[in-house]
Amino acid sequence: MQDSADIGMAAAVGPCASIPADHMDFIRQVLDRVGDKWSMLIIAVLEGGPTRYTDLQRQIPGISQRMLTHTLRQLTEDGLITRTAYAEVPPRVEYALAPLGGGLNEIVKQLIGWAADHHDEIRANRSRTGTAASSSRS
Amino acid sequence: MQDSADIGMAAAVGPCASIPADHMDFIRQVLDRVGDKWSMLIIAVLEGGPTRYTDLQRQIPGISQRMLTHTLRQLTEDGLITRTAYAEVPPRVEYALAPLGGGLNEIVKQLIGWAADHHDEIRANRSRTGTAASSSRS
DNA sequence: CGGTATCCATTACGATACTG
DNA sequence: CAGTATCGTAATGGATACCG
Repeated sequence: MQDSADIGMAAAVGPCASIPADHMDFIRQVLDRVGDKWSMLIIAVLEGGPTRYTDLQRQIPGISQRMLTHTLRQLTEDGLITRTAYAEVPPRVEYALAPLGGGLNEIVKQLIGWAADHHDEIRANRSRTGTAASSSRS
Repeated sequence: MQDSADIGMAAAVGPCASIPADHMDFIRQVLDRVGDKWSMLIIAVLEGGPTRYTDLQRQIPGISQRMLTHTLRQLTEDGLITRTAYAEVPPRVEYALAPLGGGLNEIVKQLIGWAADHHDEIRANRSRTGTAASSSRS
């Protein structure tokens, strides 16, 4: 670290590296949809095949009907998943991954894999710094 | 609530895929940290090399000091990024990707690539369904 | 420069109750 | 079964002002 301290130039390392600013917008769009509390979880569960409403609710502990319905609708509107209602009694509705969501699922799987691989490491760091877990929504 | 009468075996999915439920917890932990409004963006920017506070602020349009500081601290506490303060005048602080964050960055890059690739498709779907409730923040 | 502190609006989310 | 409606709370996130 004996490098000369040319503060001005040093910071300008990103001639083209960083994000093109015009990308910022839709990156945020996608992150906003996918990065919410439940979307990725739903997508991950849907990987197991078409699933119906109540099964989703059972497989995702802690989700409320409100959020399940809401997130499901968002994902459907974005074309990430499909909704199929069978006009029978009792009513049956199945949700499945659309092709678009299937592609995203690959990435979600990796993220989940990463999470599984490093969550204890993160927790260790978090407790070392004495982080008050601010993400405690009960 | 016992589902004595199974309406259809077909719905009894879970071939093998769905999430092991014990994973659910830390998946949410990670998603909660990474899935917020700015974390991934910061990580993505940091890929371009060590960056200091004000540069981060300039490269991420729309972020407020409050959120930049807050998110930076969260990421630092989780060990995803490092913070280096140089005791000189004027004060200089540089943030950089930690090894842990570097691994995550690979996934973030893929997510950004996916977003770049499909955002117009998503937008098309979204308008087709007449989605009103969009993320109109900021 | 690199933050912190305070105030404030919006919103996400959960609980509960009700419907087709 | 698969939602919808309404409410209250808590978290998110921005603006502004101040500090080391």
